[in-house]
Amino acid sequence: MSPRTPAQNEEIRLASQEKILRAAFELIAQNGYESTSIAMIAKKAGVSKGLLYNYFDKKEDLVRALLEAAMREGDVMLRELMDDDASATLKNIFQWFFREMREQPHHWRLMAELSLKIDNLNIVRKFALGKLNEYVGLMENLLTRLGYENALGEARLIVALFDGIGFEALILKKDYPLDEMEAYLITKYCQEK
Amino acid sequence: MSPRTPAQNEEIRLASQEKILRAAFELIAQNGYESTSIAMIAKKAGVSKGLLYNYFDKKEDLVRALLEAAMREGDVMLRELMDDDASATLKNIFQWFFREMREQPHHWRLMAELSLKIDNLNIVRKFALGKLNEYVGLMENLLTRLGYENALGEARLIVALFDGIGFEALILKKDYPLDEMEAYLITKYCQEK
Amino acid sequence: MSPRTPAQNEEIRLASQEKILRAAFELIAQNGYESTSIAMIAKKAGVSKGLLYNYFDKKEDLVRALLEAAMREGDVMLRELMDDDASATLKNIFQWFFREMREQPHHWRLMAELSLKIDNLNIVRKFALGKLNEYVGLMENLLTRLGYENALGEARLIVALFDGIGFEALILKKDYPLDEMEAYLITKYCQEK
Amino acid sequence: MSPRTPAQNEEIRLASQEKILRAAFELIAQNGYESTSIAMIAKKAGVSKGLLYNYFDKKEDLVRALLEAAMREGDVMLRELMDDDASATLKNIFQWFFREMREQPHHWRLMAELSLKIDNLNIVRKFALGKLNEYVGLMENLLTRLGYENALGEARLIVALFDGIGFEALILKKDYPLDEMEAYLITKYCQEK
DNA sequence: TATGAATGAGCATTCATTCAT
DNA sequence: TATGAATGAATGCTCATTCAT
Repeated sequence: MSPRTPAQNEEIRLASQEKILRAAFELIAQNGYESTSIAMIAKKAGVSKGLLYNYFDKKEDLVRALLEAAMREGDVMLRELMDDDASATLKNIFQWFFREMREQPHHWRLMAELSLKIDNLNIVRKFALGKLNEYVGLMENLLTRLGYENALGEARLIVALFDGIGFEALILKKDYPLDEMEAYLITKYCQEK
Repeated sequence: MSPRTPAQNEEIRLASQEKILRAAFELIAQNGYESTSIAMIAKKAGVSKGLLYNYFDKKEDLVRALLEAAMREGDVMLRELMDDDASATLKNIFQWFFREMREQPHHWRLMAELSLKIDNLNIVRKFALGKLNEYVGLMENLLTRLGYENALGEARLIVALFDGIGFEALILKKDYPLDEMEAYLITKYCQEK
Repeated sequence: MSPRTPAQNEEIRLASQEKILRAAFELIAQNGYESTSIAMIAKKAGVSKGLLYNYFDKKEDLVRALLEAAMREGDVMLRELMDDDASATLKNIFQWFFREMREQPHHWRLMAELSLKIDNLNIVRKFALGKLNEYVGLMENLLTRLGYENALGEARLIVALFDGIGFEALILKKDYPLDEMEAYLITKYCQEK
Repeated sequence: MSPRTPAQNEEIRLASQEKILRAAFELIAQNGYESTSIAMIAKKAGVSKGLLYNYFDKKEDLVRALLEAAMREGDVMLRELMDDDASATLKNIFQWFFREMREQPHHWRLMAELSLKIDNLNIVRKFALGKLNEYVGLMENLLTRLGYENALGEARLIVALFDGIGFEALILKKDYPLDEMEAYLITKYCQEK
């Protein structure tokens, strides 16, 4: 009889958003942004198309929310990989990256897909620029502590390497030699001396 | 008035296809696959939509032809960069790559866009796999001659680096430090005493 | 906590309806019927969409209530303009009409908009017919007292004139010569020797 | 085998546009702009929704074309009503107007409907302003020749009268005394000694 | 070989209306 | 009485594709 309390509503809202975001993530990661229709997302989420627009004003907003969530997760991960020892941290990062490539190739697919849409989806650009600089900075710090002369150059190289490997693995899938690359990189960067 | 000879017809066919492919290339490279309509391509090519469907059964087929042509061009380029001196060849390749990134960023955009798009099509995967192996092989040969111990690993690394730099430069555009990267890579790989 | 008395409930009901009608009036007068959503009305009225449907079963019902209220207001106005002197009354009416056109053009917009909208609904037609006859009758009475021969014809003419001026002023807004028209009509109808 | 000639295509195009415009006119005149969907128009015209967009880029463009056609027709009519004798011309105009109101009430409905949309459909405004001034000018000329002192004022009055009668007749339909109004106006304006 | 009129499924988005609470 | 989450049909519009000529 009496209306739902604000707290109850908030809970319901969060649950619905969660369902929608999860469905959107999987579909966009699998098929790309343009090939994923609002109808598909709603269907997979088990809600009506209309409800989706209760939470996200435009299709683009869905992507923004997706990106934000993905980046937040990435940050948490990265922080957990930190170690007092620079070499150990670097190794953790390499291992984490290759594990991700194996277990969650979707994540990378989403990022790549959206990145290409930058010209059309303006939100994406800001995210990408900030994140890239953040990763390069972090890597530079590690390499400096490891005694690299041109730590910035090598940091940029490694970050680009991640992107390149991600891209190639995305396309070649099982044909890409993830194991060999991982071993080679760890040997090269973490076994100094 | 008089019927065309088979030879003339063939010539016409090739010319039409050429026009269509060039138009498609420019439009897709600039705006992406989904944002480029068949109508736009036909208009830019100066042919009718109907004619376009005479040569390519589906929009996807056009894309496949585009990819093949682009990769063929890449081969021709690569062969021209060869030099008896391994170090000089490597430098040529680096310089060519960075020049391309500066002058024809669209090319890379097209390759990335299309690769993601038809990543399900096995033809593309096999194509990409072959190309990647070819590039890695070539690079491995160069690095072996330059005395690298694990030439294969380093070759894979460099090829992935190309992809990664291409990807990042595509996103960051003017914000990406192409010059610094080029200098750093040449110093690192081509100045070995 | 304690249950509301029936009288209190009735009071609350009336207050809510009043809020809703006022909000609907302003929004529809400004933006038109189709461009005004139930959500907008509920928001402006400070009530929930659900409550709105407690009082009005359909959007159309809201409109009907609006029309009735507007016409009731018109009646009250008209009565206040009456004067023992027919010429003075006529002048009052002209002046009131032009003042309304200047200060509340939205009112007219609403009436015109809604009249066209539900022109199929017989209720509205009967309503409008009654009103028109009432106005014509009143005007005929005035003109008879002023000595017009065909008072009925001239009364119909003047009432149609009001509608026509209202319509044109609605469209031309600042471009419509309200002042000249007012002066001309008063001179023509109220300065008779 | 050989493609259609440009002339053939033009003919086909004109026929299709004609069908679409006719359907749009009838539906919009009957139900109003917002209540007439593109789908309804296409269905009534017997063409696909897609084809409609081959000829009109937006729904608004359809209205523009409709207005233009209606106004062109109106102009032709008016010119035919002209007579060397001002009084005869005026009578012709009155008679034509009332005949139209009886036989083609849709025309008026369309104009009224669209006029109210002026704020949203910008095209309409220009048309309305120009046309109104044109009609007032024409009427002023006639009345001047008939010896009216304030011909401009009376011209404005008559034009507004047309609009007012049109509006009221639109709503009251058969209940509006078109015959009496016609007789009264002709007596009043055209029987001057 | 070549044209472009025509199709229709599909898309993002809106909104009146319902209903569990 | 009151809420707002949820629905789903409808809308304007796009576009790959077909086909008569």
